[in-house]
Amino acid sequence: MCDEITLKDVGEKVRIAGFVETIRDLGGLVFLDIRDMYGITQVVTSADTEDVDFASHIPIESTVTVYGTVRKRSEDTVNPKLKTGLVEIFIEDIQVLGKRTESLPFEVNSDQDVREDLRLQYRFLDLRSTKLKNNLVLRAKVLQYLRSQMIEKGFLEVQTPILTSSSPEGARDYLVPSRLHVGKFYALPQAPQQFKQLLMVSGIDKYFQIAPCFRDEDARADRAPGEFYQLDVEMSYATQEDVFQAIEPVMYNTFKTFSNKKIAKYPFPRISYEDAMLKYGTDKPDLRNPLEIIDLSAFFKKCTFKPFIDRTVRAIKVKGNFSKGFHEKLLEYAMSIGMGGLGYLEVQDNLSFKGPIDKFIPEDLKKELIKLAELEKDDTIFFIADSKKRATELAGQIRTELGKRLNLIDRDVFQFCWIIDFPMFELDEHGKIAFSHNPFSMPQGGIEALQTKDPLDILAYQYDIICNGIELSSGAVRNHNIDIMLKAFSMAGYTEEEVKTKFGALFTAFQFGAPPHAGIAPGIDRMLMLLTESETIREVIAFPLNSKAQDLMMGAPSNVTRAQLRDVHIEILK
RNA sequence: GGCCCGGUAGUUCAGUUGGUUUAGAACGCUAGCCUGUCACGCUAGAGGUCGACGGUUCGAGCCCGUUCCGGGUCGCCA
Repeated sequence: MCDEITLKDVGEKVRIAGFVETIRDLGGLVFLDIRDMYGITQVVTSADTEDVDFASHIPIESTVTVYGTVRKRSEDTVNPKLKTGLVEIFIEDIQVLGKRTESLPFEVNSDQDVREDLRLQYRFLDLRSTKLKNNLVLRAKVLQYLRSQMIEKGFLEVQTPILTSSSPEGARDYLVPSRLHVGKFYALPQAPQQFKQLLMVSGIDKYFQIAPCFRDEDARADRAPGEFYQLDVEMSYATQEDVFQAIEPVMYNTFKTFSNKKIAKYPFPRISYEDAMLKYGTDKPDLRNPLEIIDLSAFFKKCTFKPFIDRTVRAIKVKGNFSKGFHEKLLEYAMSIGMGGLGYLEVQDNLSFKGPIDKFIPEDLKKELIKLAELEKDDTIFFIADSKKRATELAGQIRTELGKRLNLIDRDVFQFCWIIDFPMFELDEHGKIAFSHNPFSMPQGGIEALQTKDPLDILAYQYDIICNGIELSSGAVRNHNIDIMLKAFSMAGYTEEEVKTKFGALFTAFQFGAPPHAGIAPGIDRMLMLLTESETIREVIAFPLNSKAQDLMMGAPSNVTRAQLRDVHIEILK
């Protein structure tokens, strides 16, 4: 193998095989770098004209095998960048095993950025690069490590079906037509959610699976289209705290083992959904960004600035004053996300203000503002005013943008946190009560809460784990009690009949003595994305679909024959 | 589906308020020279429907319209 040859092999006859990475033809002799899975070894021809001519005309990226003698390099020719840089192989025989006959669509293993769709079309070439190959190696190691940790903790790996039934909640399903049953369809699982809950009813107690999940939704930089993998976990008789105790060390150990970055806080801080929305304007905050949002709605009720009165006003305090250009750029960004403007104040020497909305704040209230926002000399404070929902979200975006522009993000750290106490219900676009997340979560306070509280005030035992602003997982204590389930569903407008038909298996199973249970399902691709500092999730997947859910290399999705369609009773219209 | 950015050589990009017969650079490719390179070097060469269609103009890579394709983002999505 190309990384194994060392000084101890000097004088030995060896045979290696690999890809030709580069050829350096010096006229009288030729150097070739041979690359395989494990490393690079330099081989060198004799001065024989025939050898030189043959070697210098091998198309790079062809596969070759080389037989020859290992030689020690002289002092002045060692290459400290190569693991095998102290030696080289003197070629006695070189054969081309697989000649490259097509021209390369891009340079393999080069630092140059290449259009991603081209790279995906020739993924087999792209995977030859050190970076992607290392990502695959790391992925294999992480998978093995996760598995061994779960087994050590007493979890049992169970494989659940890929061909299953369509589930009406959540994402769009990938459907598979049935041949034996006319007009019926299987669906690929969006997650093994119902199966893992059924396993709890089966008494499996502690389940895990490196589970493939399929969703027919649009891609994002951190969201693989089509399919992705989760470390799917479920535990019987477990509380929210038990799940945290089980999973937190797994995440910590994995990130500790496979990265040199610091992990900011352990155990991971816990932030309620409400706090997160207020302080960070999102339920997946990047805590590497030190900025926090404060609410000044009450204060601005007392001021004369029309656009702020009777609105939700959020503010972000930043150290330092900034140039006009900076404010203009930031305003440009604010407009681009749909804001009408971006007010700010700069704190002056004598703790007076300078800035576009200074004149709207009565003198006698300025002291109060300074106290409220804990302002000091040279601070700048930005204001975001809108409806509560919009102000919250916009403030979150401004916070992120400020963090980016002011370079406040520490890149050498993983900042984990739990987001807890998600609301059980929210209002949908028609103003109706709807489940805000997973309908199978247990409401905090149980049936009593459902019966007595304002639905919008009811919290769920629903939690997310976030790292550097990326949602790694959500999970929940499940609702295993039929009465509570029916009540919750009825509040969201479902009849008992609908629950029975849509979630029949679970509904039935829960009538046979279900243990209380809870679980979580961290996304493995996202973990790897963080560990490898990849720009997109596609960098850590061997053969990812592109953002339109196509495989340009294999040509998927593709047409199928009429006969195949007839088998599954499908006719393509139009 | 909405919004933003982009499409010029095999690849990555530059291209001035619209103006010089022949649209440039780097890397890659081809040929030649070179015995210690490792981002080898040097010389020469090939390589372009400037995404497509239409318009404005004496003149369009550049301006306008339409459309196709790609990326990001919101919608959507644990």
